[in-house]
Amino acid sequence: MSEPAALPLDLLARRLGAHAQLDADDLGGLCGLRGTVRTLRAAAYILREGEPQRHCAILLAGFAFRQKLTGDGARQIVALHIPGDPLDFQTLYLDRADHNVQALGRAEVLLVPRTDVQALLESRPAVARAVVMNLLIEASMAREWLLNTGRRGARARVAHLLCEFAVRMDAQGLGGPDSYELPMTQEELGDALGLTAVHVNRTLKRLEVDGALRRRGRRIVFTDWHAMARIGDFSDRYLHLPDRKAAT
Amino acid sequence: MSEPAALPLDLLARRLGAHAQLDADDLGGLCGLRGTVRTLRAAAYILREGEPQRHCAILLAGFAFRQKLTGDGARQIVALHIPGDPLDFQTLYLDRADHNVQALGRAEVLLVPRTDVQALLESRPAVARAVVMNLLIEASMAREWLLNTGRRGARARVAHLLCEFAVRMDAQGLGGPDSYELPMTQEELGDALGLTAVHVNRTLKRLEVDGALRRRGRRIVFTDWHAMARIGDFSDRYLHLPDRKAAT
DNA sequence: CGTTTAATTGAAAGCAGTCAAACTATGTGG
DNA sequence: CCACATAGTTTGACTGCTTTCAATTAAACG
Repeated sequence: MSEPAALPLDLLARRLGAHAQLDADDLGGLCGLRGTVRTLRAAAYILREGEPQRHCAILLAGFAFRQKLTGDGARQIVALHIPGDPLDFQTLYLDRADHNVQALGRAEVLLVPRTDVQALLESRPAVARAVVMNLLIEASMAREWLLNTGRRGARARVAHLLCEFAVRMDAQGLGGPDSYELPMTQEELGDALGLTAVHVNRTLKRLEVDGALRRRGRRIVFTDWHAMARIGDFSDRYLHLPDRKAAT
Repeated sequence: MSEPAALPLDLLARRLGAHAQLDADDLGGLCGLRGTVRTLRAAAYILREGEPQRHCAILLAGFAFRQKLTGDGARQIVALHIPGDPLDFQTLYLDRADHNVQALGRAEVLLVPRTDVQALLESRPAVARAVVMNLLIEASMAREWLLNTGRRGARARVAHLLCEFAVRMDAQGLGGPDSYELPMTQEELGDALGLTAVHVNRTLKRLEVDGALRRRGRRIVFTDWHAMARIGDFSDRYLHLPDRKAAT
C-alpha cells in the first residue's frame, strides 16, 4: 500500500478514459500532472465541509469515502472511492465543499495545484469533457445509492454494495470480481448503508449461512455471483462501464 | 399552470445565473433557445431509463421528479424539479439515461434540440460552466437527500423535505417561504423519503398537532419556520444559494 | 503480551410497514 | 347539477425489521 505507484496517474487516465475518447496528448497531459504525494493515516480528512481547497486530490492508493453528518452526529457515507478516482474536481467549480472526504484506512493521494488542473482542462477540451462525464457517473451512482438506502431491505442493501464494489474494482483492474478485501469496518459499512453495525453483522452472517458468499476476516469471496446480484437487485447499468461483459 | 410563460426561459436563466457570472450575451443565448413547448399530463415520462434523447427538456411550469425502480417495483424518487430547472442536460454527455424523469402533476416543458444546446455551450463557455455548476449542485442535493433518507427519522425527513422545497421555491421567486402548495401526493412524498404513504400521513399529522405547520388540503403553511428547520435538521448550505439571507 | 479496536451474539424495545376499512376530494358523464 | 367513479387521505390494529443496549469473543497494533 505504501510503495510509490510506478505510474501513479495511469489509474486516473484509466478512469477518465473509460467514458470519453482521449487521444495521446490528452493522456500525456493527464499523466504529466505534477503534485505532492501525501500518505494519509486512517480517517484523515482530505476535504472538509465549508472549506475551500487549493489542491485537487487524486487517490493513488488505498480508499476514501464521502460523508455527511446530521446535527446529532449520525454519519452517512454517500460515496466510496477507489484508486484512480479524482476526489475533488468538484471544488474546481464550487468554492466551498458541501461535504467531507476522508481516507478509508491508510491511503495515498496526489495533491495537484488547482491552477494546473484548470490549465489542463482549458487546453484539452476532451479532458474537460471526461471530467464532466466522471461527475455524471458519480451522480448516477449516488442515485442508485439512494434507491438502495430508501427502498431495499438490509439484505439487498448489503449485497448490492458488495456487488458494486466488486464490479468497480474489477473495472479499474484492481482485482477479480470473485474475491476482494473489503476496506472498511462494519461500522463504516453501516454508515454507508443507513444501517447499524450490528445489523450489518447479522446480515453478512446470514448471507454467508445462505451460501451467497464466504468471509475470511474482511475478505469477501463470492461463491455465487449470480445469487448475490439477485439478492442485491444489482445491475451494473448505472455505472456506465465501457461495455464488454455486462456483469449481471 | 397552463398560461404560456411570458418569458419562458427567464427562469432557466435565473437558475443558471444564480451560481455563475453570465453576461448579457450569455443570457441572450440562453433565452434565445428555441424549441417546442409541450404540455404534459400527470406522470408523463420526460426521460426513460435506457433511452437516448434527442432533445433537452427544460421545465417551464409545473413540477417534475427523477425516479428509479427496484427489481420488485418499489419506487424511489431521487430528485424534485421546479420551474426553470433543466431536466436532462446530463444526456448531453451520457448517451443513455440511467433513471427516469416524470412530470409531477401536469407540467409544461420546452424541448430544445440537443444540437442547439451543444452549440450554445461551445460558443459560450460561461454558460457551459454554469451548466456544470448546476450539475454539481444537484449532486450536492442528492448527497443531502441520501443523508436524509439514511440517517434521519421519519419526522425529520418529512420536515427536511418541506424545508428544502420552501427554500428552493423561494430562491426561484416562486412563492414565499411561509406557505406553498405541495405538488405531490403523500404516496409520492413517501417514495421521495423512503417511507410509506401511511407513515407520511401520520408524520404530517403529528407535525401539525405539534404546531410546526398547518395544512389546508395540500397547502403547507409554516407556522414556525425555525421549529421546522430544527425538527428537519435543515440548513440551506448544501443548496449553494447565491447568498443574501441564510435561511437557517 | 497487553491494550485497543472490531466483530459477534443475545434479549428487548420501537419505529415504520402492512393490511384493511372508512372517509374525502376530485373528476366525469348523463 | 347530480350521481357515480376514481384517486387520495385518514385512521386503527397488528406485525416485523431494525435498533438499542449489553456482554463476549476475536483481531489488530504497538
